[in-house]
Amino acid sequence: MKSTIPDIGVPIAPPATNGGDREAASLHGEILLRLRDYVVEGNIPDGARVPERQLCEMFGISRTPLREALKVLAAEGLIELLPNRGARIRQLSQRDLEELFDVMAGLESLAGRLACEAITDEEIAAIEQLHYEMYGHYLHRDMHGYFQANQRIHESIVAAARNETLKTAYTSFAGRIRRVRYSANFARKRQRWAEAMREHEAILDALRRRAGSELSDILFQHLRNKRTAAIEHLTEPQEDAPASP
Amino acid sequence: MKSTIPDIGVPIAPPATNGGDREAASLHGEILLRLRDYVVEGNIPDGARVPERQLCEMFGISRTPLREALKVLAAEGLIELLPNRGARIRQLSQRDLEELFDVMAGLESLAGRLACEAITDEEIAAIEQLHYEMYGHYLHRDMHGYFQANQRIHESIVAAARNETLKTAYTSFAGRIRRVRYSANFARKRQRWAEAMREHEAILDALRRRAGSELSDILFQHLRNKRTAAIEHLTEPQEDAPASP
DNA sequence: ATGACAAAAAATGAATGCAAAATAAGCACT
DNA sequence: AGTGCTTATTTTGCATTCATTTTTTGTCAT
Repeated sequence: MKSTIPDIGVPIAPPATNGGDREAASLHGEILLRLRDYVVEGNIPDGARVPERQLCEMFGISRTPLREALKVLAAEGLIELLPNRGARIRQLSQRDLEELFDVMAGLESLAGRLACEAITDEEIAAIEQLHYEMYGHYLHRDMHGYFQANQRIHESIVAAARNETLKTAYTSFAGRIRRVRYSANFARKRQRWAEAMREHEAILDALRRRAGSELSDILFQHLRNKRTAAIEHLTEPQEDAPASP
Repeated sequence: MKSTIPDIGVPIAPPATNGGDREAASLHGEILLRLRDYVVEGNIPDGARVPERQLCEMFGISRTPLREALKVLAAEGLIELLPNRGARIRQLSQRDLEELFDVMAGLESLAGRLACEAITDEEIAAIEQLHYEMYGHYLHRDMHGYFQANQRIHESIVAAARNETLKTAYTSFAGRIRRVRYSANFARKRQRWAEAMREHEAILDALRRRAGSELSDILFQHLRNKRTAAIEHLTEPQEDAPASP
């Protein structure tokens, strides 16, 4: 019986650029970074089988370091390792996505709370800057610009929490849902978009007042609403966002 | 130059009991489970070097599956892999601990919020049961019993959140601080102990009312206070808890 | 004795080899 | 032609081997 799950094409990884060589002293370390990026960026279709042999040829290495990297990616939840049957890109069920969104919401909520304890006026000013930039994109119905500014605001809050452990976890979970995250934002209906802007006003306000507990609540609810939009988007066909106001 | 960091003794892992054989189809999988447990349980001193050769002999396997397990444990933050210099039990700085406690606080805070959405009356009743049990241990100054009941209450809340992703993350982070967690509880001064009991009253109350946002706040603050106690314990010598009332 | 240097021993990182399992191919049969 | 079985090929899991790097040990000089 032929599996309906597609296999990947031939060259999956960029040659050997090693973009900004981050922390790759060892071979398995570099492979880990490259393979993780490639998977997170969604270059391999969901559920696709990723045979060791093929990957080895792609990266030009032997199976040992590759297998080590695969084990780590599996532990991170990006791929699945079926006994004696190789690696597959992990396919997230709707429930998985709901859970991931909620955990992300919890982490950002925590980040907001912690940020209020440590954030500087300068950092708040920078976030205000991003906020108004984002508002501009909103007015111009520039989804891409809006999305990027939005992303940077949330990252700034996480950074202001001054907690590397939190940041690492946040990044890891974000990687898992990265594919849908983008489309989730695009899926926003105008109504929801306006709502999101209002929520961001409240976020900024609470942050200015360093109201940790309040900000925590607002952020959770904000992410919760995002989750709802994303799930709806994946379930039913969504209304297209207009290209211009 | 001889390192001051101690090496581990000889036999580190239980023969091959495979307690309740959880998910070990493959050899590296079983090694991963056994080694993780052993490390989490604190059987190897902090910062101790864990040479591959020795571990291989202990488990009676070759280096390949062991190295795969080590990579995963390193990704989980339990050990460190120094390039060309082997594996060590990761030594947590005070800052690391603070960060970990805060992340745990965030996760439990999230768990409380989610639990309020889904928890059944029966589950609440079970937690009440544990609560009174814990109160009994408190009255009898039974630290060990108190600690266990306390642990189970927090686990019950996480379970009631109905989020496997959250639960997995929670368990993983809990593993990292497990050594200190125990002594942190023992380190409680009587004043703090009474305070913790009052906080637990509030937790139960909010849970009964399904007041998610409120419970989220209380849980965060509760864990924050725990963190303070734990850090103090590690910094300065602590007052001993009396053995009997 | 103490310190520096050099050689030996051991440990790590990665590649290769081999047995078992899974997948695919071939073939008879209805 | 389609289905069920047998055989061949591929793939995976683990052990073993090889090349470097690190660590230890031993020797000599100060």
